[in-house]
Amino acid sequence: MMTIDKDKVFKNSRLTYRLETLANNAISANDPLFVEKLGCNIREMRILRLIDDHPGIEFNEIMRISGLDRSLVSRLIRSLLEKTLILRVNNTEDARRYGLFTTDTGKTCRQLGRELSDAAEALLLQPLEPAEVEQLKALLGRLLSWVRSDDYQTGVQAMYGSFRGREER
Amino acid sequence: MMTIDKDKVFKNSRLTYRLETLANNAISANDPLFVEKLGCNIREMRILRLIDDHPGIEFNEIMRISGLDRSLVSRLIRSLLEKTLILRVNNTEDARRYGLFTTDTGKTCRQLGRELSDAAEALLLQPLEPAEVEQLKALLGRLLSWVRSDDYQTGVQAMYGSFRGREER
DNA sequence: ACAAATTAGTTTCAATTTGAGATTATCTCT
DNA sequence: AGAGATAATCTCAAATTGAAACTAATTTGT
Repeated sequence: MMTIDKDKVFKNSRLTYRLETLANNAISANDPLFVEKLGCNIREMRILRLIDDHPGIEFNEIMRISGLDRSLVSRLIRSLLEKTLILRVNNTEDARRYGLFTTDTGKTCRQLGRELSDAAEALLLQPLEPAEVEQLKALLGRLLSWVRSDDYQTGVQAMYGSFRGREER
Repeated sequence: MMTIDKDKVFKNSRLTYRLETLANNAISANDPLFVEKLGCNIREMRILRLIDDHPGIEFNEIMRISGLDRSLVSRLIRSLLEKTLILRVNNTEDARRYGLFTTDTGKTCRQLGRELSDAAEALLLQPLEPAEVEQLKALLGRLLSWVRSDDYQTGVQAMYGSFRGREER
């Protein structure tokens, strides 16, 4: 019966794999905590935070910034409205639009969420030195803006072109 | 009409968020490429790689190392078998078990996958210096083994206990 | 002025993904 | 042989998804 060293396998792994695994682990540890303590999941909290930081923000801005799908954003907003964490104020100039604001309950929830996130992040980053945390954040930030850039997309397209499949289809 | 700077919002964001977004972006760029060029998705490729690196590996080991759910691993293996990328050899001592090996097609596929991954990773990491790439890999590696450790789980449990929710339920 | 086209946001629906638990098959122990 | 444990598969119901249809309001073109 062979026993393979998990860490060793991991050491040879791809960066995307590392990122994904780490993200999944961290999130699956935290999300239930948010749901239990605050009644909303991490994604709802992110939208709430966005609204709290940008009072009056509109649907399309939330969509643009969060990068989430239209239907999804719509559902998340509805959910937050149903929980009375946010408030909707129709735009007087264009009745299709509306601005969003956090209610008092929403502000409290957001504040609790912040404390929870702080605790969760502190725990996650416990093994790193402060300087290393900064390094990590900076590196991830650079990669993210690269990945979101047009040049990256062009690169991906070029890759598509340059590979020949296992067999012609 | 307000216009919010996406990058600025991102700079204030949580680490888990950065990780998740980056992972999602990188994966959604690469996965279709794998499917189109090799006929299997990234997760199937990971299992294939595991099998190719550890000929004769058994189901439960794949489950343990990949960290994936039982049903999911079962499905992935079936899928790889159907594509004749792997081969199943029943264990002579225990008929419930079996070992897995890559077929020639599987080896070719894995090799192509490797080239594809290399290209994809090179593109992803283009904005970083080699030394920075190493730093990033090391930092992620340390975090991952922390997140998978019992101590981390204990920490999460402690967090659960120490927070009071918005209201009693 | 008014029909056509566009835009904002919501809702529906069908396809996919998921994982818990039932199931099958085998093995071990007494 | 029977009871219970174990390995892997399969089933099914619930959740998630995003494309497309839809509603409502606005703008454009004639």
